[in-house]
Amino acid sequence: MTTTTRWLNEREQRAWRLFVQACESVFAATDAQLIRDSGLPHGYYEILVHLSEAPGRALRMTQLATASAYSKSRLSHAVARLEERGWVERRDCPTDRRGQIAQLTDEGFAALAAAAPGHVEQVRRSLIDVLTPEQIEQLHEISAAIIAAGSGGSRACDEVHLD
Amino acid sequence: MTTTTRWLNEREQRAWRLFVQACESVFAATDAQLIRDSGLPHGYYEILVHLSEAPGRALRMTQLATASAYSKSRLSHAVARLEERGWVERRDCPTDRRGQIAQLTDEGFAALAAAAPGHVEQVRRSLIDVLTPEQIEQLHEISAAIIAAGSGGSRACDEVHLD
DNA sequence: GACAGTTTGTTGAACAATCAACAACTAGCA
DNA sequence: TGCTAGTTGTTGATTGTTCAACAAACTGTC
Repeated sequence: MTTTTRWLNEREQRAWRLFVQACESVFAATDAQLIRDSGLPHGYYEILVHLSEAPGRALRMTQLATASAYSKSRLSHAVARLEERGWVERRDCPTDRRGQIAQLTDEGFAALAAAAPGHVEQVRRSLIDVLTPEQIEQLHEISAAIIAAGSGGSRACDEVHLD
Repeated sequence: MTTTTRWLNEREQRAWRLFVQACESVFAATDAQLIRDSGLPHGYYEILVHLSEAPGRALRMTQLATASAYSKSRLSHAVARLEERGWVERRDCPTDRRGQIAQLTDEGFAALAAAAPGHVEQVRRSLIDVLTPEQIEQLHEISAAIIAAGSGGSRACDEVHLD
């Protein structure tokens, strides 16, 4: 069981810590702005965004869950909340009797439209306007590399034997 | 009141969405690894890390809250959970009768020591080993710029070790 | 000492996320 | 038809976070 852990060197550790801190900073700011200005938690905002971009402003639950990176359960609870507020409505799916279709209401669209400008401004303040165009390009490629690694290598843990 | 919103152009929007997705990917993977391997939510891991590095493996609640970027309430609930698991103990502060001191137990230290190598490995898989040394340097500077921009209106920074 | 103001930490309620279990339905196949 | 397997979406329980309210203790001033 004498496993040699490849600890992070100083440069790596600093990058990791700063990255974590930067993410916290950005998301704390954007979440706070959304809640403050429109009572929308960030995840709910994304749900409304995806609905607003769908044809007919409606999506089946599973599609919406995939688009928003939500579990079915989480989405079900979330849509229940949004329905209580009158921003989303559930309908039966005509082609599959198991299916439910989430439809953005006019009120929901209005809430989204009201929230969007402030959200974009906050994203600018927290991230975009803080970086040079070159850095934005770098961040784009770094993010793509991270995502590519995450989608393929998530099960690698099981194959790692430490000895 | 009708100021024209500076919407994101296509390049900026792609960078923002990819960044969000990359962060979700990294933190979902590291959180999942911690919970799977040691039952530790990420925030709790950080609490134990800070305690482990404090003199006597003990800190007053307020200091611990500051170090972990936790609110007092959140920390109070969290320490209550950790106490139930036997990883932390509360003591009265000898110099201030309002005070409570959170002390890491031997079991808590053992749990932390068991969790650390897997955590580091996951950070490598999700982030460090995915990027070139040059990209790590870029990410470092990007993160620093983000933090510098955000620190104007946000809270004090924390120190993270044992990553 | 008395007293106003602040700090410390806890509590309970409300909200959010996760997980396992479940019913309802569809699809494939004999 | 009848059977098995997989999909869809919901529910309830558990855990974690936030918020407002609170009691206890400290500080500084008179």
